[in-house]
Amino acid sequence: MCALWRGLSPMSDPASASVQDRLSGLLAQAVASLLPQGEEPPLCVFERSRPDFASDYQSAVAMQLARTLRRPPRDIAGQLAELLAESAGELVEAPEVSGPGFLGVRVSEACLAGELARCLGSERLNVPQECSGTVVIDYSSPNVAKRMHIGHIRSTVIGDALRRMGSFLGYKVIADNHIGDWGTQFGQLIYAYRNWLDAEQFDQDPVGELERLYVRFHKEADASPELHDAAREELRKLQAGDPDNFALWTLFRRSSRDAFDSLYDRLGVEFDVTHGESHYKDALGPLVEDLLEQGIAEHSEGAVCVFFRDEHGEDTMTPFLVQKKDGAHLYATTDLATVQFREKEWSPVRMIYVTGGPQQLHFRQVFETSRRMGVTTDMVHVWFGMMSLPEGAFSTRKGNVILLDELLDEAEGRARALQVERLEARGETWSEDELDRLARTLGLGAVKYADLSNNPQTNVVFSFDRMLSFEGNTAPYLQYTSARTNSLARKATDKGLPPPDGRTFVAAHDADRELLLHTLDLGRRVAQAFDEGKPSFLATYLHELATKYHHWYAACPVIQADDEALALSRLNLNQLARRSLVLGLDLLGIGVPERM
RNA sequence: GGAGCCGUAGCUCAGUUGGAUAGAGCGCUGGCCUCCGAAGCCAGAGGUCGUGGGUUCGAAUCCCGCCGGCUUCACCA
Repeated sequence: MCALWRGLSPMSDPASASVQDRLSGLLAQAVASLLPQGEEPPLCVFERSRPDFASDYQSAVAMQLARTLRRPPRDIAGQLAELLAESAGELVEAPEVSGPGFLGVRVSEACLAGELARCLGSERLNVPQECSGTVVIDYSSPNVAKRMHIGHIRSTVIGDALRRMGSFLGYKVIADNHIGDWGTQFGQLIYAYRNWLDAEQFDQDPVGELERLYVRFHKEADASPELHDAAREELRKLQAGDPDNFALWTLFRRSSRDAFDSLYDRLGVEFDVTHGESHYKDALGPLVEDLLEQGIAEHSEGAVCVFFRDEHGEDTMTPFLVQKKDGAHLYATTDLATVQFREKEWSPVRMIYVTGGPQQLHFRQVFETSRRMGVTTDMVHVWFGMMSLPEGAFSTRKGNVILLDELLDEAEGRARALQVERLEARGETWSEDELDRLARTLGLGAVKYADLSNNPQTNVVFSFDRMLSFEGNTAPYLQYTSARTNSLARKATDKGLPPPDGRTFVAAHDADRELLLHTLDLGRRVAQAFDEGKPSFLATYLHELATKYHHWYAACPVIQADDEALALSRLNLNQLARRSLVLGLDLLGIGVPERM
């Protein structure tokens, strides 16, 4: 995998590399010249300095070299400063040494102007597109015949953001919705459908009715356990290819897919393929035989199992069951067959699974078993804590769920009410149509951002207020910021200022420099967010950007700027901030309104 | 009991190759709309980074012990 955020990649064309990467490269050359032949240099990078230091970028490399060179770090830093003054003279003002041996540089105004021009001149704001290879991302993966509730949102939203970031960085991404469309519950559903169907209900809301049948089955089976035998028989017939049962299964699957699709549509979430578990049903038997033949799995207590043992024969991990005593296959078997299929079909460089934390053991087992099967692909489990209600865990069977549609309705309702209130205060009126569109953008953004802005691997108790906040570090705050940039640009045009020229930059105020420098970091942060499987890194970046924008806005007059060059520079910065926000939010799957 | 994850401000959480004075949001105190949009900005209070050791020039970050919480431990997915 390429890790652009760690610095200059070997493929980079130095001319298109960021200042930060170019400076790091020059630093590496300087360091190499100080080291004796054959000595391995430490990683030489410049990082952003804290905002209250005079330098823009700093490096701690001199301190790391002190031991090998047996010299005081400040001496080394001083020498590096001289070398950099030579090699990087056009990029930076005189490098300086501070503290225990930090080497700091301040980027020259000419160089900053060049960076601004390169950024604004690039459709993709200079975010590198150097990654290649296929990445498979497995997310959302709801079960057929159940309505999607808020427990599904995290996987869906995080996975979709990873899909967007990955393809923007240049990967060929295959988003695979691994829906639960095969297994025990279908015997139960078929039995329940034949006995208790409310045809009218099914017509109106097929998935709701299927869910009701599923719940009823479990309630009835509690009283009459023999129902499980009847359901098993239906399942057996289905798996043996019985045409009637197969037709019912197809019906359940189709109606669920339709319901999922309309919800994904509402969410703005996409997939490239939806190979459910059923896609692998014929591969399971041969797979188990394969595992046995290769000695990866063995018979144990009538079942087939993969063991993980150390050299003393002690278990290092819980055994992994791939076939039950009765010959039936499991989630584990399907997941291994899925890995095999994806390898053969797509030869990916990485497979990413986005699921809840309780499945950590399962995926460690899947990954380890896959490795024994010869799979060398990088496999990553991106996990998150589970959501629950104040009264306990969600349970479809008990009926205590909050549906995703309800959450979105509530979000849009709140956004709309807030907007109406604000419009009244401003004495404006909007068309119903525009209000609706805004409510959708803000409501959906708030919901998504709540799950993207932090990565709590601890569990969360759901509350509407928690999830639908519109103040502080939220999507509406970022959307508001973007609307504000539009407003400023409109106002400038109205006042007869020239449009941004895409190249003028005047470092009149620290806030001018700070805003520009921050936007230059977008590419690195996107790459890092994708690589670590943490969209929250990008969300944090965007929140910093919005905060810096507001700070700049308060400190730096644009329309009333002292001269035309400065006004132009600030209109450029305004545009850069807007485009960065819009792009970053889009990579998270969040849209922006023109005004709000 | 084994394994995994977590413990940071009153609350919810950021903090990733170990770097200077640990950050944000909510809440709290005070200020800012005749001035480019107050879903905003500025200032302030609030911290033994669970705890004890270790490694290091330097530790919230790495290693070990302990305390507390969550998850999981073969025939569900």
